[in-house]
Amino acid sequence: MHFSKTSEYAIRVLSYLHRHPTQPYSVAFLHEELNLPYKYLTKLMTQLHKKGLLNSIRGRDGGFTLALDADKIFLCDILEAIGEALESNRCILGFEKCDSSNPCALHNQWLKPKALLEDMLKNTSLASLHSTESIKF
Amino acid sequence: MHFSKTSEYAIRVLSYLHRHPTQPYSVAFLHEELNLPYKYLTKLMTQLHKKGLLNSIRGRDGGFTLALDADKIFLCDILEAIGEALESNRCILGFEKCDSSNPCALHNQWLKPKALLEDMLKNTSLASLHSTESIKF
DNA sequence: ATTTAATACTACCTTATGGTAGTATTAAAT
DNA sequence: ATTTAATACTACCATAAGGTAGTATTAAAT
Repeated sequence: MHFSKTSEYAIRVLSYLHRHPTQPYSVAFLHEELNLPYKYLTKLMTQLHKKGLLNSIRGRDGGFTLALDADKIFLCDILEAIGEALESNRCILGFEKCDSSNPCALHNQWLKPKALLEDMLKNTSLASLHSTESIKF
Repeated sequence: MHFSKTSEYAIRVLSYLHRHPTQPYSVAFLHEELNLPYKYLTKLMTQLHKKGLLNSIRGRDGGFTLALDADKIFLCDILEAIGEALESNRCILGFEKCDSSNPCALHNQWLKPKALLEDMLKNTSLASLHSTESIKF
C-alpha cells in the first residue's frame, strides 16, 4: 500500500516548478536540486510534457515549465499522466465484480479509507501543497 | 496505490479458512475453490505457516488450518507475515526524514487517509470480515 | 511394504518498474 | 558555420513480484 517511485518523482518535480515559476528549468538542474536520477527524470519530464502538464523548450537554454495553473493540476491528474490513474471501482481483493450488493469480504471496511484517499487525490492541487523546502534527500 | 496480489490472496484464503473451520484444506482444494494459482498458493501457505498464522498437516489427507482465533488475526498481521508490514512513518514522497516539524509537501494531506488506512489494517480481524461468499472470480 | 496424496523445497521463467547508455535533434550563442 | 547545451528517442540492464516445474519428504490407507 504505497505510491510508486515514479509518482513520488512527478509530484516532487511539479511541486518544485510551481514554487519556482520564474524560468524554465533543465533536467540537469532539477536532477541536482531534487536528487532524482537524471536519465529517468528525463523520460518522466518528456512524458509529463506529452500529457500536457509541462511546456517543453528544446535546444540550448531550454527546459520545462508548468503548462497549466498550479491550482488546476490535481494529484489525480499527475497520477493519470504517468499511467497510474485512480481506479475507484477496483475491488481491493481483486474481484471483477464487487459492489454494495455483492461485496467482497473487505468491501465495507475499505469504503472510508478509500473515500479519504480519493478526496486527497482529487482535491489536492499543486497550489495547495505545503511549500517549505527544508527537506532534502 | 493498491494492495499486492500476494496480500489479496492471503486475505482471501485466510478468510475462507475462517468461514469453513471444520477440517484442514489442501492447497489443491483451495486452488479450485478460490481460483488462485496452485503453485503460488503453495508457497504462500508455507510462508503463512512459517509465520505462525497457519497449522500445517503434512502427508496424505494433510492441509492447513488457522493457527489462531480469527478475532486475533488482523489485516496488519497478514501483511506483516508476507513481508509487507505497515510502515506508518514512511514518507509518502519518499523522504528519509519527514514529520510534522519538517514535513514534505504532501505530509498534511496524507495524515487523514493514512490514519483511516492504519485503522482499517490494525482493527479489522478475520472474524470481522463480511461473510458472504457470493463473489467468485 | 507399497501406493497415494499431501506439504516443502529448489530452481527457473515472465512481467513490470526503476534506472542507465548512447545518439539524434533542436536552437541559442559565438 | 560551428559549438554548446538542452530535449527526444531507442535500446538495454537490474531488481522485485508474480508464477511455473520438478522433485524430495511426509504420513495415511491399503
